[in-house]
Amino acid sequence: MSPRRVTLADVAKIAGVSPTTASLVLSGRGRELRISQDVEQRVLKAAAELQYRPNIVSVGLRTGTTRTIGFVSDTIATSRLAGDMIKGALEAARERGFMLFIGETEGDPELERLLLQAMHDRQVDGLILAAMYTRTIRVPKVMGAAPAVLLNALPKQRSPLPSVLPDEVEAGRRAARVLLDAGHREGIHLVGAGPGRRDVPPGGSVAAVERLIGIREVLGEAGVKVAGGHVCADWQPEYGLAATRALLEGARPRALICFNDRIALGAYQALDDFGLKVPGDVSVVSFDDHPIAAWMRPKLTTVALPHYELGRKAVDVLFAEMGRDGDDAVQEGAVREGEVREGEVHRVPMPVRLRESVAAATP
Amino acid sequence: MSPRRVTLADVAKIAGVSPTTASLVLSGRGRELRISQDVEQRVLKAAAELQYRPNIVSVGLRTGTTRTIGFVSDTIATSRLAGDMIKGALEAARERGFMLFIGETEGDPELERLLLQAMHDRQVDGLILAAMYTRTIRVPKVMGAAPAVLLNALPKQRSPLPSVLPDEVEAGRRAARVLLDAGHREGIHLVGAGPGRRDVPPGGSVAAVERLIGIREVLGEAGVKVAGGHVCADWQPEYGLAATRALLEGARPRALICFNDRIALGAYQALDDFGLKVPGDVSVVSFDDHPIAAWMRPKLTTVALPHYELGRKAVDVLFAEMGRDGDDAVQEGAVREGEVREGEVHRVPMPVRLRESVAAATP
DNA sequence: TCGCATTGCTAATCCGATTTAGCAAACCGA
DNA sequence: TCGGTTTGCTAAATCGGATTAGCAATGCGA
Repeated sequence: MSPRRVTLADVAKIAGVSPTTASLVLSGRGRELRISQDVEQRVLKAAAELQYRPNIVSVGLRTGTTRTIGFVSDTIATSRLAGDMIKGALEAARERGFMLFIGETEGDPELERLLLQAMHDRQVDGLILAAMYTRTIRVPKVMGAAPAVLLNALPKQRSPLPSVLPDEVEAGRRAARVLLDAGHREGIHLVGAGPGRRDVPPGGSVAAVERLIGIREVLGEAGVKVAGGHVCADWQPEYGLAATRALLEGARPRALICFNDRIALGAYQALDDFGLKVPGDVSVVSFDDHPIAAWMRPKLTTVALPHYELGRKAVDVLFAEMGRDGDDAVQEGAVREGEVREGEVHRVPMPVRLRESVAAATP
Repeated sequence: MSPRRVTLADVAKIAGVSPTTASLVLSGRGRELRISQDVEQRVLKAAAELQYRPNIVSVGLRTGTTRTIGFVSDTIATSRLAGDMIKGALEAARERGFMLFIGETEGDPELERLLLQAMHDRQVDGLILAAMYTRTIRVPKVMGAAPAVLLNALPKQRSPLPSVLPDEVEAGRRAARVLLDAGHREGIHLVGAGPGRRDVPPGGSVAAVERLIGIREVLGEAGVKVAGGHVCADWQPEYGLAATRALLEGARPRALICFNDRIALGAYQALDDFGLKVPGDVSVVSFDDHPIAAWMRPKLTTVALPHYELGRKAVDVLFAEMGRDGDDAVQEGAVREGEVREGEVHRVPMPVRLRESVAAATP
């Protein structure tokens, strides 16, 4: 059926040279090893004629490099978030001639181990371990066999792995600035977390903690006092609805900072129930840029999770990591024996999507 | 840094046997080739102690099989549709110990060729070529080097490749039956396509044509006449809104069959504008089960695209295809010389998601 | 004309498994 | 006791390249 692959030996035979010579020419080392122009041309011509393509499996066996990266995430099907992350990683990898193995653990550590094993068995050159929602994860021991990067996750224990994360603190600052820029200084309520530094949902949500820090920092510096805050146990629309209802029974907010778009969806409904218009009566700013944000009426102004960029960045960092492999930790200098090097943390900016849910404050 | 991989040779040495024997035992062929119990146990024990894992790259070189399949789609980041498809494929593959290479062409034929090449270079055992929206595609020549399956796509030219598609005709029937079962026989309007068999949007949407066939078939058999139909050039909310508005200016529908959920979203808005309640005044049934469907109020009853199942099925079909490789087309009997075998078309059922947008007809 | 570089290419080995061919020892019947 | 089986294992080839070591031919100075 399929006509046997063209091999280097075929090219060599057609060109009338040894496989060694053909290999040398095709790997570009012909010049430095003084292969004559004539021979070089013959090999190149033969390779082109036969449409020769090196067998990466073979190269992988010999050189140990398969031009392949493993991408393991806890889940990829939930919303399109993961899709964008993978897309970013895919493109960045492809630009360097690398392919991606995709794996999904569904949060099962055993499955995770199996997947990492399977990838290791296939000699991946590097690994990306990704979480769909920013959180701390336990780094499996299997890692460390190859260069690796944590994506959207921080190591639970001290680990030398670098990580790539959205810049949530700065996102908090930006959300707050959106309101300040529109002139809001009174009646700003937080929905999802706050108002105090410690008022975050249980479960140690990285996003909650960091967004809150950024928000409080900017509002504090501007001398603006947060009018109120409501922690939501779960960041789902129904909780946003309930929290906003409760809020509206005791106050007349002028602006809401919702901690994510699903909460904002619930808040919209509560505002509607109370006959309040967005953004005329109440401005709303939120986080994530969940697909729903652009569907809502009025369209929601939100600080976007840069999934695509996160994926790209992870690959960039991974390549840097792969480059550093030969020159082992020794020359890292400051790192002492037995001390675990701390992985660098890379923050990817979260852009503001200005839409229709914020209006200028009426004095 | 990383302690060199454990190889078969290591296991053999520890067990005190030759690599050949170790290989025989570990591949399960020890029995038939009369390896003694004693030796078998020693090898097994050594392998377990060393945590030996065969290097798949090496096996790939020797046997030509890499336990890997390539999944190439036009885009994966748009909505979570693709995510589910990949998830299904991923799980089905993993169950057989296979991994997936993911690639994305963004509709660029050159990129597609490059990706298929790259996968071929890595000796994938099979390929899945997927489209995000059901359509006909031109099958690149590069295919055919390995067993392959079309997913959510039909070949533009005659091709021996099997394809896996959602059963849209039956979906059309089901949507119509949802309304019939609720007692609707009057005032049923179609939004997106229809009412005539030929009234479909330009671009040759497979879904439009087939859904319409199913709808017309069931309504026709029940002796129910379609009250009206509106083709939408693009199946987006704004088109659904416009079409439904136009409809409402001249008629009082009792039920709407929207050709997808985004159209239904627009229709909801138009109905609201005219002061009509869903489902009290007008029942709505739709297609796709886009994530938005569960967010809409009232929740939308829709016939779901079974992305996850499509992904799984594609892998199943691919494995069947891979199984048939040795026994070439010859014994297919009826296929004559030079005649291209037609690929089988597999239809995956589309389940109805009964939610809140359909009410019993009031006589 | 000899010795030594330099030029230009190739033979041989290796990566880590699978697979084919085959060998030594034990056994068996005549 | 000898030829032929059977038993139980191993040497060697193979997959398709990369890499190391080395070889023949030419050039050049002394």
